[in-house]
Amino acid sequence: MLEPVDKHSGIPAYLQIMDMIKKEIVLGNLKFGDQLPPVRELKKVFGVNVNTIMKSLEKLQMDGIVEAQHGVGYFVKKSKIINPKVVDILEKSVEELKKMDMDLNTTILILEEVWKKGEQS
Amino acid sequence: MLEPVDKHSGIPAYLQIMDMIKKEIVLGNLKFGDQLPPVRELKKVFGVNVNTIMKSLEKLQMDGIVEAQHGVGYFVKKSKIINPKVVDILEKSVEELKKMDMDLNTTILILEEVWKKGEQS
DNA sequence: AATAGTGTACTATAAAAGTATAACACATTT
DNA sequence: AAATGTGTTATACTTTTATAGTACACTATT
Repeated sequence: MLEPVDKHSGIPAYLQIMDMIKKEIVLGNLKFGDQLPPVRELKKVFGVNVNTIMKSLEKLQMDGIVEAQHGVGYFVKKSKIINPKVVDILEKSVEELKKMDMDLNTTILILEEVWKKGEQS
Repeated sequence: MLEPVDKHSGIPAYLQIMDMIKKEIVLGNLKFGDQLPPVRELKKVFGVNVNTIMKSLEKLQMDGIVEAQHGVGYFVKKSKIINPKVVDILEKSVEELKKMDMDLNTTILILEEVWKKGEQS
C-alpha cells in the first residue's frame, strides 16, 4: 500500500518513499516492466512535493530498481521474485515472537545483529 | 558495538545513535543501572557533535530508556531481558533465508509487512 | 498540427539536521 | 578549596531536506 509519508518520524521523506516502492516490488504488487503511477499522482499519494518524488525516483534509478522514460513514465526494471517459503518462514517466526511479547522494532534490532554475526563467521 | 554514524545513509545521525544504544541494551551489553560512556566519549565514538549526542540522549530519556544525572552521567533505566529463545528463532530463520539468497534489507521489508498483517487479523 | 499526459529543470524559500566552539553547572575526589 | 570529570546550554554557521511555483521537453494520440 502506498501511503502518505510520516512527516514526524524523523526519517527523510524521500527514504520513506523509496522504501514503500521497494516494498511494493518485493511483495509483487509491482512487477518487472510495470509502469509506476505518474509523478503528479505519486505526489498526491505521498503528500509531498514533486521534487521530493523526483529525488526518490532518481535514487531508485541509480540503484537499478526503476527506469525513467522521458515523456512516458517510470518502469520497474528489477524485480526479484520472492520465494513463498520466505514469507512462510517469517510468518511462523513472527507468530512465535509475538507470543513472547516481542515488538517489531526490537525484533529488527536483533535480526540485524544476528544477520551480521553470521556474516563474520 | 558502538560505531561511527553513517553520514551518507540519509538516516538522521541522532536516530542512528539511538538505535545503536538501544541495540546495546537489547543485546545485554548494557544492563539496568549501567553507566553510559560520557558524552565527550560518545562524541568521539560516533563521530558527531555534542549537540547531536545530547539530542539522542534526551530522546532516549523521554522514551524512558536512559536517565541523566547532572554531573555524574547517563544510566540505563529500562532493560528488557530478551528471551534466548528469541535469538534462537531468529538465528534459525536467518540461516534458512540466507540459503535462499535473501538479503537483510529485503528481509526486513517483508518482516515488517508480515508483522503488520498479523495485527489486522 | 494540436493536445494531453508524461518526465525534467529551475529558482526561491524555509525548516531541519548537524558542526564548531565556547562557556556554564553539578558531583566527586584530592 | 581546588581540580577533574561529568552533563548542560548557547551562539553562529553550513549542509541537507523539503516546499512552492513555474516553465520546459518528450511521447503518444487525435
